[in-house]
Amino acid sequence: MKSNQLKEVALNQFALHGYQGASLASIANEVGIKKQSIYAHFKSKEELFISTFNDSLDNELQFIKQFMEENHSVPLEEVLYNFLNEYLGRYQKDHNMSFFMRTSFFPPLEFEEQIKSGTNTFVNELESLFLLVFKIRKADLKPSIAPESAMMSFLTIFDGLLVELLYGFPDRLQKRLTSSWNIYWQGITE
Amino acid sequence: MKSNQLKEVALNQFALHGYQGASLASIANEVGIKKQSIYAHFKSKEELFISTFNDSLDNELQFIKQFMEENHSVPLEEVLYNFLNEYLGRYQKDHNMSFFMRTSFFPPLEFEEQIKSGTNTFVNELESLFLLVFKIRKADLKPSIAPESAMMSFLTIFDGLLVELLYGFPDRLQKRLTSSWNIYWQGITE
DNA sequence: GTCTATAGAATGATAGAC
DNA sequence: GTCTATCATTCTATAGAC
Repeated sequence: MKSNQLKEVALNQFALHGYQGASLASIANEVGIKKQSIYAHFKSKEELFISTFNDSLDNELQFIKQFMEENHSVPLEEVLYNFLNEYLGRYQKDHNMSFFMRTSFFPPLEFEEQIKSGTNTFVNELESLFLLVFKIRKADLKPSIAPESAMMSFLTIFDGLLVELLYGFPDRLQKRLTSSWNIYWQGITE
Repeated sequence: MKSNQLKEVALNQFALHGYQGASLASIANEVGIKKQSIYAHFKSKEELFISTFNDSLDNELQFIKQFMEENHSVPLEEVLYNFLNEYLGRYQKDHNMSFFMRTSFFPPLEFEEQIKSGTNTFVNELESLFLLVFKIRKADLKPSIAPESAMMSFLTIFDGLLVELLYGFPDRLQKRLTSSWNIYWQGITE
């Protein structure tokens, strides 16, 4: 379907140039059609953008849910460390994370409410999934560490590594991952 | 000076709408002049943007350097916790952080090299200042925690809190700050 | 240093033929 | 569903009067 192809190309260009920076002409060009033909699939640039964002959100949600299913019975240390590694590893493969972060961090003001709502869906899902992870494995935590606290702290580190990912220095990212993980794990267990 | 006023307004609009999303007409309008008059101060939109970014970088550097001077002889726990609180508190006061983050995280591709270089100056300065903080107070750390590791982990949490700041939910930010700090401190000391 | 006038290109979008 | 033709608007930028 061509509308999927359009959304795929739009995702890339919005990720690279932002909403205002990406033009319909350029998107159409990459797909191999004229910009006017886009209107046979989407009634406006806004609709294309929102539709792309919704797909992107689904994509992110689908990843974390599938990850949780696959790591259902894995020890705490592995679940957490695998998550960081696998999530960060996705960044290179396609532009979905990049687009989602850009849009969530700095939404075009016209769509602020809609985007914030989508971002919240994602963050809430992340929080409740990891809260469950920590609750189930509560025995591994120090008695003084509440599951909610362990979850919040973990997701803060996760976000911090995303920022480092954007800066684009793999060596520094690796150091931050190793150090953060090491200290975090000592903080919640030993 | 009008050019400073222009940069101030440009900073705000670039922070809110991004480089492509902010127009010279809108900036000039907020200053109270015609868009053509901007060219008496800056030879292009690019120059206005770069000049604004350089000011913004100076501003961020100046803050961290001044903070370090003021917290020169403060105990480790206070230096770190104060830094998080004071830095995060700046976000509401003006748009400098917002502009700097937006530009550093997602630079317009035309200026990618220049922006990355500026961002690196900032990150390197942050890293070396905090490395010193930890080295001087090495006695407070567990023997197994290297100062560099403590610094990297701390800055990851810092970045993670910046992301939460962008999402704009103060309650959640507070929970993340408290949990992260608590676990981090246990990880490096107890 | 600010203005008017204007250029030239690009933008998102519509109408209608095929 | 894609095309050509076209529109109205906006954009950055320049020239020249005051």
